[in-house]
Amino acid sequence: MRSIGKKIELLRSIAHPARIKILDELAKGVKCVSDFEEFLEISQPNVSQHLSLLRRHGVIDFYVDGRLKCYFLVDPMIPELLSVLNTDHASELPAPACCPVTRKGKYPGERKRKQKTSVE
Amino acid sequence: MRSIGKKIELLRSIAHPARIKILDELAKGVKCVSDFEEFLEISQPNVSQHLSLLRRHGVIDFYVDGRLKCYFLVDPMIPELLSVLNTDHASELPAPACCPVTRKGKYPGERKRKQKTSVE
DNA sequence: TAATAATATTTGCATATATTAATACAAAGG
DNA sequence: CCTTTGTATTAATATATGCAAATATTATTA
Repeated sequence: MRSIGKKIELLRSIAHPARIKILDELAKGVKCVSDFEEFLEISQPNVSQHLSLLRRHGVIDFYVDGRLKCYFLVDPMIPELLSVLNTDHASELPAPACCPVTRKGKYPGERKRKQKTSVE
Repeated sequence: MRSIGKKIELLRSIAHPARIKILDELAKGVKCVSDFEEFLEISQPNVSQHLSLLRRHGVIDFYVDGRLKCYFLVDPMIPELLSVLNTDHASELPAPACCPVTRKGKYPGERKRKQKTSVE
């Protein structure tokens, strides 16, 4: 399995509005730099910076085609992650039924669930 | 579907070694603060900070049980994301077969794929 | 070979995030 | 009440990230 460090590296690569849009596009197919420049509304150097970050982190790569650099996905986790992120989830997870506190022994006996007191 | 902003918020919440460990644990069941203190090797205040961040971002919540606060997952995307992250993916995605450049018209004619020249 | 097109790199600054230490608070239990 | 236990908040500082502007690089076309 991928190390914690690698997972964090991947997540941080994705966790940016420009980059997640880039990846959503690349999930559909190869694109070159100026393609992104058009539909993201950021400068060319900035597009390049994001692409180069994604490449440094092993998420994407490119091949050269004349003057163009054609970027594509290489990390097989990306399409799956994007697909989860793009899924509609109906509702919150159910709250835990009881109170399975793990610090055994210290606070024994019955513990009924109390009000979910706000702490703001 | 969740907005870009919300996706980024979620990803950034997850993208930290302590927090992803916290979430991996919570995916197994309810835990209180001092449970984390043990198996993460960070101070109690730091654990609290991470938990409170996750709560602010709507990823987890807690109920009070005597002296303890029992934390649990609320965002239904989390278990799925963790499961993808914890999956072994055999290999890289296949490189694109040809060169489907989208900037039509500007560079017409045949474009053969060139060497994937390293740019380090 | 000069000009242009496409992309990349560097630098500096602003903002955001992380870590640590000190302190505060709140609920139980005596 | 007074103490202990469990958790939270604040403040100070360090580190990382993001962006814009200027400049560089590389391949193609004239």
